[in-house]
Amino acid sequence: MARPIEFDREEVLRKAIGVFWQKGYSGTSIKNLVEATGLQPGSIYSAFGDKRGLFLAAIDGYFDDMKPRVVNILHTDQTPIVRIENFFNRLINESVTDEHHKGCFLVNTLLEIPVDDQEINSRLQAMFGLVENEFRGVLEEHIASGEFDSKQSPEALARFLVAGIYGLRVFNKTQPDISALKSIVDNLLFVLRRKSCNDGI
Amino acid sequence: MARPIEFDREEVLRKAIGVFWQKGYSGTSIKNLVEATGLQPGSIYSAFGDKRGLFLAAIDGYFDDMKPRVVNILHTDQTPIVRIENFFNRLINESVTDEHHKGCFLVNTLLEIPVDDQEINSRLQAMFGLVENEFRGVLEEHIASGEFDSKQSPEALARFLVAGIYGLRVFNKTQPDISALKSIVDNLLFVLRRKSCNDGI
DNA sequence: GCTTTTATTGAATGAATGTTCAATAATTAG
DNA sequence: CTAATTATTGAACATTCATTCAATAAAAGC
Repeated sequence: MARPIEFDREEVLRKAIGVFWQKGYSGTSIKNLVEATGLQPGSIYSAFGDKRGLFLAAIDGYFDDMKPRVVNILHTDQTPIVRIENFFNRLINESVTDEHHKGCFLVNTLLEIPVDDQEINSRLQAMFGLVENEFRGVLEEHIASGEFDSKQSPEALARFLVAGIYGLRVFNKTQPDISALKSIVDNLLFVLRRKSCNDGI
Repeated sequence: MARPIEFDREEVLRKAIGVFWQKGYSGTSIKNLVEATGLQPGSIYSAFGDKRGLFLAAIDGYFDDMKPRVVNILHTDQTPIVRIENFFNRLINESVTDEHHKGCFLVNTLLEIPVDDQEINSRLQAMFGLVENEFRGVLEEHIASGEFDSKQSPEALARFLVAGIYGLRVFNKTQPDISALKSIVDNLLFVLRRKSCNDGI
C-alpha cells in the first residue's frame, strides 16, 4: 500500500555511530552523515526526526549491541576474578585494535554532553549502571567464595572498576600502548586480590 | 607611539578557558567568546589569530596555572604516600566544589580533539607527562623508603595513578558524589600500600 | 490502469558560523 | 598641534549549518 523503506536501519545506525564516535556530536555535520550513510538529508529527517534524534538512536543501538556482550563475558562458569580479568582483557584488546584510537563512544559522549542534558545522560547512566551492577554481582560471588576479604563493599569496588574503565579508555587515547594498558589492569585487579594482611589501612 | 592594549590578557584567557571548559571547543562560538570576554571579534582576532589560536593560548594558560600547584603539592616534607594522598584529596575537593560538573578541562579536551591533531595533543601530552613524571619521582622515594616493595616499576605505578585521575574526573561527571570519589581513591592508594605478602600474584 | 500511500530526492531556506576590514579612537614622538 | 602607529569597533562577508518541502518514485489496493 506504500513505498517500502529502502535502507537497512541497523546498517545506517552502525555507520552513524562510526561518524559520531570519531567526530563527536558537535563535530559531525549532516553532510558527514549524508556521506557516511548514503541517505539524503530528507530521508534522515523522515527516519530519525533530526540530527539529535539520529544521535539518540545511535546511542541506543550501541547499547543494544554492547549489553549482551557485557553480560555474557561476566556470566561464564569461570571464577569471579577470572571473569573480571576477561572483561578487562577484552577491553584492552578492543582499545588497541581500534586503529583510529577513537576511545569509547560512551565515554567520549559523556564528556562532550553538558550535565543538564538529561535525555542523553540518563541513557549513559543506564549503560554504565548496567556494567556497575554486573560487576557488583560478580564481586559478591568473589567475596562469598572466601578468596577475598575486603572491608570495601562490593558497591564501592564495582565503582572502582567502572572508574578503571574510564581511566583505561582515556589513557588509550593518549598512549595507545598495550603493555602500559596491561600494567594498569594488573594494578586495578590487584585490589581484588588482597587478603586480610593488608586490609583496613 | 601607539594606542595601548586595553584588556588584560590573563583575564581574557581565564574567561575563555571557562567557556571552552564548559562547552568544549566545537561547542563554543565566537559569539560566546565575545560575550564572555567583552572583546569584539576583531580584537580577539588581532590578539590571538583565530578561534583555534585563542584555544591554544587557553590551554597554555591553564598549564601555567596548574603546573606550580601540581609540583608544590608533591614536594612537601611529608612522606611520599601522604603527598600523593594530598594530591588526590585536592582533586576530589576541586571536583565536588565545581558546581557545573565541568570535569577536567584537559581530560575533556583530550577526548574531544581527534588524535591526529598534534598541535593540541602534544600540549596535553606534555601536561599529563609532567604529572606522570612527578608521580614517578615520589614513587621512587616511596620505594626507596623501604615502606613498599612492589614488583611494579615506578613508571607503571605512575601511569596507574594518571589513569586514576582520568577515572576520577570522568566518574565525577556522571556521579558527583564525594563518598564515592573517596572510596575510589582509597582503592587507588591501596595499591601503593601493599607489602610483599601480596606481591607477584 | 488508476488511486492512495509512503519513501526518496536534492535544491532551497534561514540562521549561525568563523573571519575580515574600513572606520574610528587612543596613545606617543616630534 | 600634527603625524604616525596601533587598538578597537561592529557591520559585512562568505561559508557552513541544520532543516524543510515540493517534486518525484515505488509499492499495494481496487
